[in-house]
Amino acid sequence: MRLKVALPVPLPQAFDYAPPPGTPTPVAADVGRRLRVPFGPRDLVGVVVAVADAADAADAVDSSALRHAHAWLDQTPLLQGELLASLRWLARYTHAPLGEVIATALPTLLRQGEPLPSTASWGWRLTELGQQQRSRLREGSKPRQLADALQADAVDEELLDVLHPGWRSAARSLAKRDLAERIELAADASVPAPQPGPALNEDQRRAVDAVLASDGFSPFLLDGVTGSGKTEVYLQLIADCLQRGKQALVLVPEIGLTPQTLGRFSARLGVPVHALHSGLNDGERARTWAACLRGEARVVVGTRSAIFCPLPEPGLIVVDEEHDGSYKQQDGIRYHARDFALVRAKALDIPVLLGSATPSLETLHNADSGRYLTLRLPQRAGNAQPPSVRVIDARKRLLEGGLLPETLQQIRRTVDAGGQVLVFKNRRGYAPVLLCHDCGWSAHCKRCSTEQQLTPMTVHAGGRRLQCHHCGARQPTPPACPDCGGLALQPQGIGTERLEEVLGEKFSDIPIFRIDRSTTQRRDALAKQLQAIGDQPGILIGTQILAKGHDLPQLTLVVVVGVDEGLFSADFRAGEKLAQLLIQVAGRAGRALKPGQVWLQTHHPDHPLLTTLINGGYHAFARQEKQQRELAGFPPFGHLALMRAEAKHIDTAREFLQAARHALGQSDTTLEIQGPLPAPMPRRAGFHRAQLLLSAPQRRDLHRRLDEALPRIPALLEARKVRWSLDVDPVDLY
DNA sequence: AGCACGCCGACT
DNA sequence: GTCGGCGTGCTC
Repeated sequence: MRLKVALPVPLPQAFDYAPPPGTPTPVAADVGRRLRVPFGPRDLVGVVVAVADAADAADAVDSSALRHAHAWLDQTPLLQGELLASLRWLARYTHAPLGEVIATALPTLLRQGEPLPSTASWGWRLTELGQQQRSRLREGSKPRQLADALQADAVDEELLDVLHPGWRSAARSLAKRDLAERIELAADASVPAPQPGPALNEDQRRAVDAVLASDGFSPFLLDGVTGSGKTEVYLQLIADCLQRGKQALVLVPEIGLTPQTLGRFSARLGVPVHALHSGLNDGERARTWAACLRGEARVVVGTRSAIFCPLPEPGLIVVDEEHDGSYKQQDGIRYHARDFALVRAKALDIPVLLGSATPSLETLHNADSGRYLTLRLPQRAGNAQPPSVRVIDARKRLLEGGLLPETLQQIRRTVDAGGQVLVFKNRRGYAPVLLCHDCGWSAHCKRCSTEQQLTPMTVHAGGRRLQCHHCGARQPTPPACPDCGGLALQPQGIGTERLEEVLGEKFSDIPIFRIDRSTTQRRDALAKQLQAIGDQPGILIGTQILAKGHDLPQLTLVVVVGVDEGLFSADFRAGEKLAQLLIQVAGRAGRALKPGQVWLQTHHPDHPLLTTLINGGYHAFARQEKQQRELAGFPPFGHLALMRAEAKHIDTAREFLQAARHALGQSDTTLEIQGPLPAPMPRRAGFHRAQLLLSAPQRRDLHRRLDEALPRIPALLEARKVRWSLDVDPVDLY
């Protein structure tokens, strides 16, 4: 018997090994265990995906070429049952090697061969000596405070972090005198009793009951307007899961996972809530993954990659804000966590709940066709009213910092009445363009521009620096125009930084907070900023990052400026994304008792997207958009795959794609092949880019043709000179 | 991918 | 004479 091992290399096949010397003959129960194996001149960590007889496989290498694995890394399988089966599905669907899919699914430390970490937590307790001498420590000192906290019982380190910030030096001082010691605590420490939640309204009750009544795999769309209390529905269902002894997994968008959210979940459910997000270090991630595998983590709340955690006692998967773009991974294995959640829920035979106020057209299509059951929350929770929306025509009007006089007046009225204002502008930086008024030159990124298409650099730092938002390049603003030597360089347009400057002058008596990627890079920075704002009157200036999640009860006015660029994008999904963004931003206004207003300032007040959205709401827009997609054969009615190629020279990329196109065969009614086309960003970070767009009315035709052609592509002479990738169901066609 | 091998140019 | 450039081929 030999081991079939998936390795983290871009090769489609599993590799055969003899078991490590001195270990027993492989058996089926070894599937899912990790091994360290020799691979050419190096050593790799792989996962056993099958155990086979040499005679089983025709393509197997003969026994003389078989090498021995070095060593087993696990006593029991790390990947087994449903998770391994679902990862196999994902490998087939993304047309990626199973070994690379597994490497993406495992936390870094486990991928590198570290042992599955202990999930016991560490705590501190007083020694006997410490109990005796506690009262002799100086009253009020840090060591005394810590000793007092430990008097009754050992306390978890994570809890100490929360209750006694800076406790570690006190602990060290106590430990040196043998007054306290560090001990391992049982994984399941005591937890506070669950808090009852607010009473559900009728719609929420109906939604909860529908999911509770479901049996086995049942997909639901929870279609609830912003502020309708979707989270309460999740919490009730998770509480039910816990009662039945099952695990619940909740996926949230990248910026939706705040300490407040976790605290609220934890307090309400009465169990520790395990978080999985980009702010964790490798050790924390591996620990949480291990806690899932051992069934100790009962509730897991995480971003995209949390969909890979093992669920030995599965009860429910929730995907909150299912339309959010951050669920799609944009490099490496390009998976969609929401779609994979459906696959896992089906394999696990459990309900899956997709929640959104602005469902993606894909999800609406599945709901309309009866594949998902729709649960509606049409009312805001409590007595909150939907915000009123006003469109302000900015054509031929004089703007101050991009704002109309009446908009400025309305901001003034709102803060004078004690309210908060959100000014939403989807442009970071000071100004989007730097223009020479003498000759027309504009600053552009050298590594992202071609002769045909210049990519402008954004003005930052109050005008002192230029930055490329595509490749990250930075440089100081030139003192004079590089083309004509003129001194008339002027920032054009408005970004959040400049808005902050302008509003700061107009409202010098009011606190102003700018919230975008540049001000929230550090962990918890967003939460801290929101805390600093509190309930005082003030102005928030922000980008997308403010569009979702956070409850700001005092926010009564949302001003939206500069959506006009988004109205005319070439991307077929641009309209959907803009509509979702506008609804989500508008939903920030008036979430508590005070009624909210949305002022939408635009140069295109008659644009059909805006009029439909304002008169009919998101669903009217979605109905129209769906009809257009159907006519064009775009998703969710057609199925796309995008083959991208980049190279130092554009001809290299095009020649490769031409060869790939040839390998894919003729374009016909079952599969249309377009390209090689220039990518919407034809050059990025010094590489020229082109792409091949495949579209098929039937998903199976798309996959069949890819299955036939892809094995031949690495062998193409042209493939060696390019970096290429395949994206099934691309979200962005960039 | 990542590593070794191999064949040509510019150095002490 | 040798160091090192990256094209080519292979990995159970």
